[in-house]
Amino acid sequence: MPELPEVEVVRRGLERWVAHRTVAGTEVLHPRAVRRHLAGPDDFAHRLKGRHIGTPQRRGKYLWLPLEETNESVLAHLGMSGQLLVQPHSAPDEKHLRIRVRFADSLGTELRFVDQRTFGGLSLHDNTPEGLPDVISHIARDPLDPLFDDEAFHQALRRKRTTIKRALLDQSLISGVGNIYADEALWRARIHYERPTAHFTRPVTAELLGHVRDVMNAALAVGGTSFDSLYVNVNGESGYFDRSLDAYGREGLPCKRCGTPMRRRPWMNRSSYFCPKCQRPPRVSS
DNA sequence: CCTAGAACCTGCGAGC
DNA sequence: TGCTCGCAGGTTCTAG
Repeated sequence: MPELPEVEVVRRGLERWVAHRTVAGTEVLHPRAVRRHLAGPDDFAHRLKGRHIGTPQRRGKYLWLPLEETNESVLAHLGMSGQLLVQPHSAPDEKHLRIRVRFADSLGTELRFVDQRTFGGLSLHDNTPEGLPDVISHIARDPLDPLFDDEAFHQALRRKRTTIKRALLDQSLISGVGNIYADEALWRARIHYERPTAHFTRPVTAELLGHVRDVMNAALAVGGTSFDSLYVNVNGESGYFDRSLDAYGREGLPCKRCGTPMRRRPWMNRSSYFCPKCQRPPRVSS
């Protein structure tokens, strides 16, 4: 499932293979893949034609392709199963191919958006003065952004009446963290996922942020995570960071620190993995 | 305003 | 063999 490191790998692939090319034509094969483009599939395709792609950008799990002629960008979100593939024209269509973008050059490749579960999609938006697509102005900077404000994040935690994993997944507080890296960072920090944030101290917040950054950088270093072959990078190569996971998916397996069997708990229509010894639950449980 | 939880989707694997 | 059901989960919307 693409979180920040996987999306960054895709962004780098797009920078290598798609930037500075000119759109010849766009084919929308499933309207849901452009549902965020309110004017519809035909408008999306029409407005992309003839446009020049700039340098791909990313914030959290969102990435976008600035268009060089105007102050607009093609926004992309991979959802849970989305892939952006650069394929030869001759490659057979993927089963879940949703959008195809052809270019006005002789490189012989095209950009494809493939998405089984259709939670992701592409859309075209005006940019804010900061160069951000306007519809994601509510998304916070991510922890690998040099301008991420650690102190502001800490104060937000203190202000909220919520629990730490909810806060880590709140993209308006900190972006790019998903279920997998949240569990990994909390395990490294020895913090239970239901611990209230209101009484976090600066050192605790700082240590947790350090672990979030460490686990993301480690994933980036090996090109992202892949669990079920749904996620592949822009050239279709799977990552392999999953072999390094310490918490996620390890129910019943010994904690890599203390040997206690790891547990899985249903949480928010998904799962939380944790070590019951290293990550003690808060006294007052919701 | 704030927080909790459901809905959106499809494929896969377990269990009957 | 073939069916049902739980599970995967990022984001947005709604309910309280």
